[in-house]
Amino acid sequence: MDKTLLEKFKDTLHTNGMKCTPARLLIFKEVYSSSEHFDADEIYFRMRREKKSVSRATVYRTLDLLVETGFVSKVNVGASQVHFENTLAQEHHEHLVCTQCGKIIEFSDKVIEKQQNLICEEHDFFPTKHNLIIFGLCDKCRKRNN
Amino acid sequence: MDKTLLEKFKDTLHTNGMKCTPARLLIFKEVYSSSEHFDADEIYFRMRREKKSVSRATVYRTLDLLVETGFVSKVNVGASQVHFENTLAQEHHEHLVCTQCGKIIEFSDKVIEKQQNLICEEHDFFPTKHNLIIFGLCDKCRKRNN
DNA sequence: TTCTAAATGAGAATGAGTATCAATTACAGT
DNA sequence: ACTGTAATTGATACTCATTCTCATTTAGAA
Repeated sequence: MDKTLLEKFKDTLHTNGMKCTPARLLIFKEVYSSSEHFDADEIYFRMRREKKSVSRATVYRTLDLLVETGFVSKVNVGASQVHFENTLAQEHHEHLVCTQCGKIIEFSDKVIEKQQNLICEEHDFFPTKHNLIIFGLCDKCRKRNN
Repeated sequence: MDKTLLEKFKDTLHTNGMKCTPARLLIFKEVYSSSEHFDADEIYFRMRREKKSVSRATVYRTLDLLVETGFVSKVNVGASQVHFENTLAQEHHEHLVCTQCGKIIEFSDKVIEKQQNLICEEHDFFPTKHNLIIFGLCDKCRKRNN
């Protein structure tokens, strides 16, 4: 994980008058240790396994903090838990979710984005974020089913 | 509420070997008493107030049944509870959700639908349903904030 | 080093939804 | 109409993800 990024996180903590604690740094590193989606408990258990335990409450609290400071964003993939992803070099994207095997395909599309803006204008609506999920069957599952 | 619709529901129960019970009929009528979004507990409490109590469990079970039989559909508006709407004359639509006042604006758009299909083709993905929410501020809230 | 507000951990509490199970009931078959 | 029985119901216990509480610890300013 990038050195500067961690420094940036520390700076953010400082400038927001938040304490730079071991728990926060560990969670931050864990979150940036891969680019996959994750949920709070995944982080919690991964850290226990690696003998870097922090309490579940702290994981939840720190993830909220990371979302507020923009280092992590929430991802809606229709699951019962909240999913997250780090924002490392990630453009905004949408998801195709296979309802059979759970596979998630990311995509982004200019035409849709543009059309959304048009629609918002029509409704005098100022968009701040959006969320598009398409559920269905991936190629493999479709073939498997015939 | 339309007489024929209730009959259609009764038929559906019959043809699926399900019993036509007072609880089911009451819930059905409640669900079709307005065209607004609702969640399970709203129905439960509305029915209590109207002295047409059924148990919470039955409300949940019957809503599932109504979703399965197509009389009701689930609506994702980013809430923590599952939201529903009856399918009376409703075309599929998406939502603009005001994060300040909670106002929900419905819209549908051919361009977006078409583009989604293109994207699915590109990914060899067979779409079954989709869900688009745009969060932001409605005209009133934007003006209120200056 | 000391002080204090912020952060943490452990576990209780919450909220939405599901499961359990004994009691009730719709309705098919007589 | 009456009976038998499987489906349904209601009450309530339970689950799961998340949030809250609060006593204890600690980062970091003074």
